[in-house]
Amino acid sequence: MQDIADKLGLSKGTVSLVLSGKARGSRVSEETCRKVRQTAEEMNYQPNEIARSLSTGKSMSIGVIVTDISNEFFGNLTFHIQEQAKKYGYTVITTNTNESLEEFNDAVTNLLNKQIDGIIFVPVVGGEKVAEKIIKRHLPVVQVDRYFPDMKASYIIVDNYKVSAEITELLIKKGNRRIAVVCYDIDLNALRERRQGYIDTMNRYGLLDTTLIKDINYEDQEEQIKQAIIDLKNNPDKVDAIFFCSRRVFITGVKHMHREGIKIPEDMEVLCFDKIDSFSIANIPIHYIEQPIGEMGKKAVDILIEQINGANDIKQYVLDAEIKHSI
Amino acid sequence: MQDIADKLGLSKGTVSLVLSGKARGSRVSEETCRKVRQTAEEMNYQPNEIARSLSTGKSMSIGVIVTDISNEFFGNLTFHIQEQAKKYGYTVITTNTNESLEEFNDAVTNLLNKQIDGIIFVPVVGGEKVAEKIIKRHLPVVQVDRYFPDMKASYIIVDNYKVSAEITELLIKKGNRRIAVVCYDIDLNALRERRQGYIDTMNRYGLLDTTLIKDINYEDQEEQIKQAIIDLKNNPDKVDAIFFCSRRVFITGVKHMHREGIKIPEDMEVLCFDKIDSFSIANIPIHYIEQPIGEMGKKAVDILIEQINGANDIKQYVLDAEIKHSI
DNA sequence: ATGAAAGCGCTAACAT
DNA sequence: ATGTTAGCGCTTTCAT
Repeated sequence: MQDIADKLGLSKGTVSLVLSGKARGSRVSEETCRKVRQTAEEMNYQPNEIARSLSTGKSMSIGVIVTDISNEFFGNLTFHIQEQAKKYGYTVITTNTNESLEEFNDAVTNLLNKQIDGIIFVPVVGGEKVAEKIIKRHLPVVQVDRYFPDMKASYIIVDNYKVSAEITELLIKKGNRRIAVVCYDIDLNALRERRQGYIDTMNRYGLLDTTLIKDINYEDQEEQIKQAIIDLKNNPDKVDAIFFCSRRVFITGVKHMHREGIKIPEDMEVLCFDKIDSFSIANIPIHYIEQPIGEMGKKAVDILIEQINGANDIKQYVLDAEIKHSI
Repeated sequence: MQDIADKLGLSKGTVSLVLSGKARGSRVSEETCRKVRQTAEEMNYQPNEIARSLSTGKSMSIGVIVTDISNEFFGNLTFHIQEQAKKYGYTVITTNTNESLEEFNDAVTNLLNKQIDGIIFVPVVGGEKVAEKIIKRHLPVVQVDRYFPDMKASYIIVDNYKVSAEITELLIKKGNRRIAVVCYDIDLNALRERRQGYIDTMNRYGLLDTTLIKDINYEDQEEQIKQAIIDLKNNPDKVDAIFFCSRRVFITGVKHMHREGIKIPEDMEVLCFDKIDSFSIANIPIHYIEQPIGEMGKKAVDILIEQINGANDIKQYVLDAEIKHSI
C-alpha cells in the first residue's frame, strides 16, 4: 500500500480510502481513484486482511461448531451455512465437538481468540457454562438444531415434538396399532421431544405399551439396536411398525431387521427421523421426516449477520419439518 | 496485556514473553512468571490472535477447499483434516467450490488475503492458473483426491486405475463376463482412470464391448443413468454386472435397477466406487471400493505442516484403496 | 532479569 | 481532495 502511494506521490491514507471502497462521493477525485486502482492492479496488490481486522476490529469470519461434519445432517447444514455466509462476504471456520464438552470448550476459546465476529453452534450436553462465555463477550451467537433452554440467545430449531406426533398419528390412521420407537437415551431436548411426541400420541389413542419403547445407549448402540430389533420381533403381540429417532439408528436398525428376516413393509413398516439421500438403494417404502436443513442454515446466518450489524433482539425460530414417503 | 503489566509494575514485553511461553530457561524469573500467569488468570486475559498474527506473520490457520462438504466423501475428508489440524493447533477455514472454477478462484483469493499458512485443496477442472497463484506466493499447498499433472506441488491421491482394474478382474474371476460401467464423462483424472482401469482389464480378458460403457453427463445425470440402466437391461447379450464409478451414480443407478425390476445379485451384480455408510439398508450384496479417507486427510495435513515448518520437498503419495463386500 | 521501542499493514480521525 | 498521525494488540530486538 505504501508502495502504491510512493509510486503515485500520494499518501497511504488516500490509497487505503480508494482500495477499501470508501472513496464514495466527493472524498477522492475520480482521477486519483483510477490511478490508484490501476497501479494496485499492476503491482498485484493483495490486501492483508489480518492487518485490516486488527485495525477495524472485525475479522469478517464467523465460527461454526457442529457435532461432526462427516455426518450427513451436519455436513448439509454446514454447507448451507457456508454458502449463505459467502453471500455476505464472510468466511467460515468450522470445528467438530464430537459431542464432547471439552472439545466444545476448546472450540469456543479458539474462536473467541481468533476475534471471530459471531458463532453458530450446535449445543453439547452440559455446555451452558461454555456458551455463557460467548454471551458475556457480547458476541453475536445463534444456536442450531438444539438449544439451551435457560440461555437468552437466538436459536433456530425444528419442532421435533410436533412432527413426531404427526408421523405417529399418520401411521395409526393407516391402521397400525403396535408402533415401536427406537431412540437414543441422550439428554438432548431434540431427542427427548421426538420420543415424547410419539409417546403422547400413542397414549392419546390408548395404544401405549412400554415394551414398545427402546432406549439406546449411544456408546453401545450397535449391540443394543440389534437386541431391540430381536426383542420387537419376538414381542408376543406382533409389532406393526418401528419409528427410528435418527438417521444412524435407522440404518443400523434396518440392517438388523434384514438380518432377522423381517419383511418391510409386510411384517413391519419403518419410519425414519431424517432424510437419507440413499434411501432409494433400499427397495422398501420408508416414511421419513425431512428437516428444512437449507432454511435452518440460511436463516442462522441471516440472524447472525443481523446481530453483527447491530440488532439486539434475540430471535427464536421453530420450523416445521415435513413428513414424506420414499418409493 | 498492558493492564497486566501495569498492575504488576512490569513491561508489556515481559508479560508477552511469559504468556506466549517464551520465558524458557533463564529469561524471566520464576517469581515473575508465576505472578503474570496468576494475574492473567484473574483478569481473565484472552490473547488476541489477530494481533499476534499480524506481528508474527503466521495466522495458525489453514484453508481447505473441497467440492462440496455436504457430500459424504468430502465431508469425511474434511472431518479428518480438521481433526488432524486440531492436533497441530491449527484452525481450518473451509470453502466449497461446487466444482466451479470461479468459486475456486474466489476461495483461493480470500484465503490468501486472510494470510492463511497453507492450503489443502481438491482441484477443479481448469483451475491450474488459479493454483499457480498459491505456488507463486510460496505458500505451502497440498492437493487431495485429484491433482494437476503439470503442477509442481504435493498431492495425495488414491490409485484409481489400479483398484478399478482389480475389482473388474475380481468380478471376472468370479465368473462374470458381461460387466458394464457407468461413469461421469467429466474430465478429471480420477474419473478417467477408474474408467480406464475397467476398460484395460476387460480388454485383457477379451471381454470389452463398447455397448457396456455408459458415459453420463453430470448435469443430466438422473435421466441419463435411468436410460443407461434400461439400455443395459435390454442389451441383447445379458449383462452380468454393473460398475458404478462413484457414489451418486451408484445410488441413482441402483434405484433405477429396482424400478426396472432387475434383481440384485441374481440378475446382475453391482459394484460401487466408494463406501456408503448406509449400504446396509439395501438388503443386497455389494462389491465396493473403500478409499483410505482418514489416511488421506491426516497425511495431507502432515505434509502441509511439514512444509509450513520449512520443508521444501514436494511429496506425492498414491495410496491403495481396498476392495470390500457388504453383507 | 526486565524495560523500551519499533513495527506488522491497515484504518480513521483530524488537519490542511 | 489529500496528507498526517495515532493507534489496533502483540512480538521481538536491543538496551540496561
